[in-house]
Amino acid sequence: MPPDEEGTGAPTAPEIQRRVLRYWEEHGVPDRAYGGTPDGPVFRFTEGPPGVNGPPHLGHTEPRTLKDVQLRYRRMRGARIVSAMGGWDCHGLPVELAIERKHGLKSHRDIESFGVERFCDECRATALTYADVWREMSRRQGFWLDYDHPYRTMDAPYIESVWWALKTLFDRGLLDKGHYVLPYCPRCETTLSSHEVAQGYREVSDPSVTVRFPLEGEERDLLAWTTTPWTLPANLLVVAHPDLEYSVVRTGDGRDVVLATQAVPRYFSGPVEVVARLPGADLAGRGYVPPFDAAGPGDGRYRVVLDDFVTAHEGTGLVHSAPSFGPDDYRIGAREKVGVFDPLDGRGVFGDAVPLVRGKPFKTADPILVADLAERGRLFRSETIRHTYPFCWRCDHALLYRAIDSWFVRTSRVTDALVRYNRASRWVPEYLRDGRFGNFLTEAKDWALSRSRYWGTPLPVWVCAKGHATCLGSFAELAQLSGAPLPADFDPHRVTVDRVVLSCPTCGGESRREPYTVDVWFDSGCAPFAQFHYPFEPGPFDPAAPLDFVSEAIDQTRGWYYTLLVIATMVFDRPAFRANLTCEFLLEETGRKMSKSRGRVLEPLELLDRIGGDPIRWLFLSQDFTAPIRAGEDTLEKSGHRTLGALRNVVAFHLENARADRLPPVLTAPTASNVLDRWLLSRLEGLRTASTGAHESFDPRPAAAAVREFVDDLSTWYLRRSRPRFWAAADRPERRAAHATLAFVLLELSRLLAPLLPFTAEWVWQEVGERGWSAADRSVHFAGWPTESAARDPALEAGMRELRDLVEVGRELRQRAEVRSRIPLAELVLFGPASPELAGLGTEGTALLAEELNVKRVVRASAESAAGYPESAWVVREDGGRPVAALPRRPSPELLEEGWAREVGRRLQQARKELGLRYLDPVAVTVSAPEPIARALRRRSTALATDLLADPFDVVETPLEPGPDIRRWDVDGVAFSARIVRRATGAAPG
RNA sequence: GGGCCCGUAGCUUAGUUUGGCUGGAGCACCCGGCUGAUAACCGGGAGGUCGUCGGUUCAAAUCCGACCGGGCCCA
Repeated sequence: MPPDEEGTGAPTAPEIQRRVLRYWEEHGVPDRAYGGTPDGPVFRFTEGPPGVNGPPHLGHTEPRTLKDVQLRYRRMRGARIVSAMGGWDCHGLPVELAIERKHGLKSHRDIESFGVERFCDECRATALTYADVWREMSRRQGFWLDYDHPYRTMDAPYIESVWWALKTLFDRGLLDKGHYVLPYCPRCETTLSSHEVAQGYREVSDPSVTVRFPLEGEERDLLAWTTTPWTLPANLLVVAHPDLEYSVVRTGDGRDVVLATQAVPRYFSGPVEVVARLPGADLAGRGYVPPFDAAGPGDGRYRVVLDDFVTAHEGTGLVHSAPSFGPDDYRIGAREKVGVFDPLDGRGVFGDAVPLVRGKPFKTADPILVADLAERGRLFRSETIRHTYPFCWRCDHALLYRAIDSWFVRTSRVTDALVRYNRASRWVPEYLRDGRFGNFLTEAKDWALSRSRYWGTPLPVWVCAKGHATCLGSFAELAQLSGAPLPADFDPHRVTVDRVVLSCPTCGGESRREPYTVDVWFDSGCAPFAQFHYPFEPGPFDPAAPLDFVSEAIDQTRGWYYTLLVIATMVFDRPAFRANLTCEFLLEETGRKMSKSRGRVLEPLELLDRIGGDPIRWLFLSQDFTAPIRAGEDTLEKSGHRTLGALRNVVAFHLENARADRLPPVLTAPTASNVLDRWLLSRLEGLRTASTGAHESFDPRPAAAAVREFVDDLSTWYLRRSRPRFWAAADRPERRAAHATLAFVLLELSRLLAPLLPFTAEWVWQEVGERGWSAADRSVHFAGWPTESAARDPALEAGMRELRDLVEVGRELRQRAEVRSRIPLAELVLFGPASPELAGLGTEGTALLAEELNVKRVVRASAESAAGYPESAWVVREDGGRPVAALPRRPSPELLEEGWAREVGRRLQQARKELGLRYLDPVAVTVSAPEPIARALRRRSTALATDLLADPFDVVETPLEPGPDIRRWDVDGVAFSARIVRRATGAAPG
């Protein structure tokens, strides 16, 4: 620190950060760091690629902190990181939606008349809009990944690797086409995967209608309940449970109704006339008149069938079934061979089959259909209910479930392997593995992979008129089968690829591409190998090796973690990763999820600048990130005050101290003899062990906790008690020892901090080390992880703990005796023999205790009783009836006088500080005090004059002339005053 | 509707696996002390229906059940 900044204290976290960033960037430190040691042991990692057509929020810094901690640790252990590439997820609906909004496009037809090629071009141009903001956020939080060479899921080589994976699945019979009921967004005109659906459930009001289904040739109506009247035109069956009991209830209007006995109270209050009771099985096969004559006749339609999925917990215990619009309906329809009838077009609009609502979107048809039923006497009851219903997570349009063609990854065929390979992974926190994630695996449904969209990896499947499907696994195959070479700048997106017509390898006929793109989650699941263009180019990807480590937030249990595992299992037949570290979400102060759509957002760039990357990293590391963390401005600003602030001040103290006397850096462990030095070195070794263990087990929490305790001990005990040694002359051995210990410990500490707090650690390393800020390879991040810092001495640590407990006891006694600490007392009495650990601290330990408590000596007394220590003269601390320690109630006159001198001296020092005087500014002092104090001051005037740099130092008993340079004090009822005048500078100090 | 996690002082939380001393700490607050590194530190104080109810037990924050509330996941 330059001399003119002497005494200004420690720099703030943002100041340190700016200094460190400047050093890193001037010397190209991160560029050299990313990949780790080129010939070191391989540590496999892949960054889960974020979509960056929108800005990040502060929550995104949480898992990135966790990733960075582990990667920094591995680099310091000499690992080669495969790979440290940043990555961007480029495809998918979020990007498409931005373009649709920009041009007011509302449907597939709109996009196609706009031009698919132009549409994709705009998507490509938009996909990385916020990449620079994400990069800047990474820079400011000290998140080291190589963003100069990121992988991008829209690049041709990446897509070719994805094709290779799809082809591998296809060849193994794990990728094929099916017709199933899937969630479908009529606005986006595509199917969605179940995890996308899960993001969009909302509470809404819907019609709740109970409809009469007249039984053929009977004066009875079946009652069936639905919240989706728009599915009634597609009704083909009514389903009953074979074992439920049904009642025929007389209604008085001439037509009896049939419903589950359990459901009767829901529909009738008071006594009802039950005409008959029968099991559901008896209803099987009876024909009924459908509510609308839309589907037309067909074998087996409009009759009652049986299935176990029916319950009587809600509705009537009879279920109206439209096989095109529900998974169970579809299954039953297929079993009963009644076919599928879907009156809606791709946008969810009714066609000619239902004239009543022709041209109406499905939801708006509800009231029209219900009114018509009522008019025809088919409506038994009509109400409105609140329930949850799925909406499109991106465009907010109501979804529907419908039977539709789709390509599937047959994950359900490899459930056992998924479970087995998941069990081979370590999860932090552990319970996620077999809990949330494991449960999901055992129920794994086939993965609906295809999307009827435009901006994505095109499904590389071509089908000929005879239905022969050909899956391509490379661009070379495409060129070969199409009979034409590909252009040098071939871009494998829609239009380009759609234009290619192949000749079917089976029959030679014309083969056209299936007009789908692939779920973006398949793209990102391929990242571990597609980032290297595997298997088309040589690279470090090893098909047999799982990743060593991944880390993301909790939402990825159903997202990226899942697709990584599916692809690792199906393509490479191995686990996806060895270890996984998962954090919960960062919540707003109110406990709600961070979201741009709701009110005020904590803006990450601004916060990282104003508060600093390290304090924000510390917020995540010092709390339990496996639970949701709530953060507001306040929390953020306070984060790191305690530990980081204390540490910065210890370093500032050290620097001031070392530089004042030009003491050298200390690079190797000093041989310590002083008990405090030995203790601190032992604590340092404890910290090193704890940190190493934590990082090796992929959980940084214990490392952060150990750092907090260590810094606390360093600041509030080691430094506090070592201060007299630091103030000794520069050539004194005790000063040298204290300096050597603190210098070494800080340097070593900075290496242990480097993974957690990269900026602070760098600052400490550069400032305390030997050649500050000088070259790229001088960064703490290249300094390696310490192997052994010093010798561990558990007995010494235990003894010191005991001693510090005794300090607390002593303070309590002083408080009770009402004798302030500055006034020395004759002795501290400890009862009973010292424990071996405490005794092990020897006379140094006793001296520490005496100095800290300002007593002249520490003596031991028999543990039996405090009989010799009457209450009139002693305060005694007892524990469980046995005496522990005792202190005299009053000081002797001599001690009192000594205390007063110290009191006055301290006040004068305080005054110097308040007057803005520097350490070496000489002053002239006149003190006025009443007799006993004046005498005490005169006796010690030489020492006081030296301490205060005062010449002359006069003591008078007469009052001082009033004036602006007079200070007055009143301590315990005794008044004294002083005049302190700064002398002309240039005079020799001391 | 089902699953997972959670509920302890105004706030942040330890303790719950394996029941056992007076439920421990930090921030904030009040009183006092200490301080020429510190946004600190030290002593004392005040602040707790350990979400609610019931059960098991000599003994429950801890184990069991039900319920209430929050978050996430699934439907």
